[in-house]
Order: sequence, then structure tokens, then C-alpha cells
Amino acid sequence: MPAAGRRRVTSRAELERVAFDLFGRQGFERTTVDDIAAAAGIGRRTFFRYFPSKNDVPWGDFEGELDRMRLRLKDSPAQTPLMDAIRVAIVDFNRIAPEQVPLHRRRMELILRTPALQAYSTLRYAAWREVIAGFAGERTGQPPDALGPRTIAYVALGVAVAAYEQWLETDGDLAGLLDQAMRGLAAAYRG
Amino acid sequence: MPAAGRRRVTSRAELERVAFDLFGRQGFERTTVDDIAAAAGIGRRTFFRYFPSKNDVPWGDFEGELDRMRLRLKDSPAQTPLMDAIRVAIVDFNRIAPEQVPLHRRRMELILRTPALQAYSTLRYAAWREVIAGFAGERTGQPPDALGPRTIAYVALGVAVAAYEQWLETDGDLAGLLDQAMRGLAAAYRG
DNA sequence: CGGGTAATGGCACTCGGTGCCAACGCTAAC
DNA sequence: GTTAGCGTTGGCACCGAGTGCCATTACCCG
Repeated sequence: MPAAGRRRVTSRAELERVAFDLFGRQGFERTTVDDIAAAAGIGRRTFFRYFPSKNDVPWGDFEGELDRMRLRLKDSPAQTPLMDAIRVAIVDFNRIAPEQVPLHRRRMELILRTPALQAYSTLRYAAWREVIAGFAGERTGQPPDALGPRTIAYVALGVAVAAYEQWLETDGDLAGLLDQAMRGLAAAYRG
Repeated sequence: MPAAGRRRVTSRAELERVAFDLFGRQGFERTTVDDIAAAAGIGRRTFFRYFPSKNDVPWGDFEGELDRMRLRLKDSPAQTPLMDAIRVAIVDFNRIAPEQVPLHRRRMELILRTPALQAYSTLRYAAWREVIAGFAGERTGQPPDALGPRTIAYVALGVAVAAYEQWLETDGDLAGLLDQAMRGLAAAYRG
């Protein structure tokens, strides 16, 4: 029950809309936090109560999605080979409802093509890697920060990002590209 | 021949020394550019003529080292399997003269454990990935920005970073860890 | 001794981000 | 209906990174 206290004047979703609009018209770097706050009719100080940084705007509810991936992995049948389970989880994690695709595309264009956001993404990806490393660790009976799980997590991330970049450039099928990248790597290893 | 004009008052190497000393005592984040400039006896404005950003200080001559790796890859015998060639190149790229190990360790501790530098590293790693992707592209007859080469580059980077993190924590043999991580991945793919 | 040249460093400015705090808007209890 | 308590707001002042501008400085050569 949100009983006492002044009501919140806006929401993350609303600020995201306003900000995306500005990003689309002026670009991310050329849009200042003041611009966003002004366009949303709030104070600059208030913006930072909704988002810890300007860099967080494009990320939506990433943590929430991570929880979803964690659960899916937990439900993965034990006889599925490790890398297959991870491949399926990644493809699944990135399954986007058709009507959400344009928005998702804009998110990822920002994140993957804006230098400041490319840099920042590393910090966000750390949580993603932890999920994978945790799973790989459990499956192989090692701590998540052992070399094996850690490597697998970094590799899985690399594959995913490569597939995403390809997706942005070619406008293909994201799930297919993720799958293809993941399987293609196995092939590369075989020679 | 640097004939005419005022002589440079310091050098990247000197600034690096001064800065590393401060980083070691106060940490990276708590050391301001003013601190470094003052300790080096130069103006703050001048600092930014030696380094484009504070984040660049720990990177030494990374671009130069990349050139080395490019050359080594070019010299790699054509019959060596692709992933083996890359593995060897990475191990080689990271072979450090014994007396340089402590410095290298401090560099990597900064880069891999300071959030701001973790983030920034992504931008620096892009050039590293390009070298690998270029090689993989030539070997497989694809453009470097095709899905295959791009994935291989991201994966190789992931493996290398994972091994580095392990190295920092366990103080083992870096070359061995890199090799192990790279081979271990192949094993993971086999199940 | 000049004249050309390149490095220096001060100044002012932008922008992201933070601590502090008074004012505000709301609910519930009296 | 007034008021106490509560959470939100947003202004202000501040910090630190990074940049454009420009006068000054130190150097080399003729």
C-alpha cells in the first residue's frame, strides 16, 4: 500500500519514453540530462532518483530479465549438455515479442553503437555473466569464479554480443543468429 | 629531428610512473587529474596533452603491442588450425618479461578491478578484437565483420579476460592459464 | 639578436553526478 | 478541518573529467 507521502510525479517508463525520443532526434551524447528533465517537466535532481545515471536509461528492466534467465536455467533438464543448455537459455532470454522488436532494436542500437554506452555495458553485463557462471559452476561442480565457469560466461557473452551486432546490421532473425553463432563456434573448435 | 619549438617537459612514461604511485596509495578513483598533474609538476591542461583521458594511463603502449600481435598472426603457418593459431598468438601476446611482471600486474589489477576502467576497457578491446577478427576473416575467406570472425574475436577476448582475472586472483602462470582457458573451452563444447 | 615554432598552462565552460535541505503533496488520525 | 507524519521533489552548491581558446614560454636556426 503506497499510503503516506507525496505521489511520484513520473515513472521510469515515462522518462524512458521522453529520453528515447530525444536520443532519436539528437543522439545520446548530445542529449543532456537537463534536456531530458526539462522535456519530462521534472527537475534535473529528480531524474537521478529514477535512474542512477544517464547510461542506465536504455537498459529497461534488465535485472528483472536476468531473474527470468536464472529461473529458466534452473529448470533446464539435467541431461542436457552444458553448452546446449546455455545456448537455449540465451536464445530464450532474447526472445522478444514481435511488437516489442522495434523498441528493443532501438535499445540495442544505442547500447552497442554509442561509445559511452558500449563502455558502460560492461558493468551491466557482469550480472549477466554471473548468472551463466553460476549455472556452469553448479553443473560442473565448481565455484562460479573458477576458471572454467568464468570462461564459459565470458564466452557466452561474447557470442551473444557478436550475434546482436550482426542482427543490428543485417536485420535478420535474432534467435537464429544467436543459435548460429553459438553452434558456429563449436564448429570452429573442431577445425 | 625535433628541431624547433619548446621541449616537452615530461613524458608519458614519467606521468605513468607518477600516476601509478598515486593510484597505489589512494586508488584510481580517489586520485584526480589535478593530483597527478601537481605531483608531476605540470599543469592540469598539459596532462591531457599526454593522455586523452585519465582512463588511458594504465594502458601503456597497447596499440604498439597490438601491432606486434598482428605481425605474429601474419607469420602463423597456414596449416595451423585457426583456433590453435589464435591460442598461440594470445599466449604470445601476453608473454611478459619477468622483470615487467609486477608492473603488468598492477596495470591489469587497475584495469580489471576498477569499475570505471572495466567499462573503459571495452573501448580499448575493440581494437584487439579487430586484429583477431581480421585474421579469422582472412583464414576463412570472410569479411572481418561477418558473424563467424566477429564471434571468434569476441570469444577469444572473453577467454583472455577470464584467464587474466584468474591470474590476478591465484597468481599462477599467465601463459598457462590462457592456454588452459582456451583449450578448456574446446572441451566444454565437446561436452 | 630576432623570427619561427611547438609546448605549456591558465581560464572559462560544459556535463554527469552527489550531498544537503527546505518546501511540497498526500494520508490518516484526532 | 486541522495537523502530524511521511515520502517526493527540486533547487543550490559542489566535485571531477574533459575541451576550446589563447597568451606566454622556451627552444632552434639563421
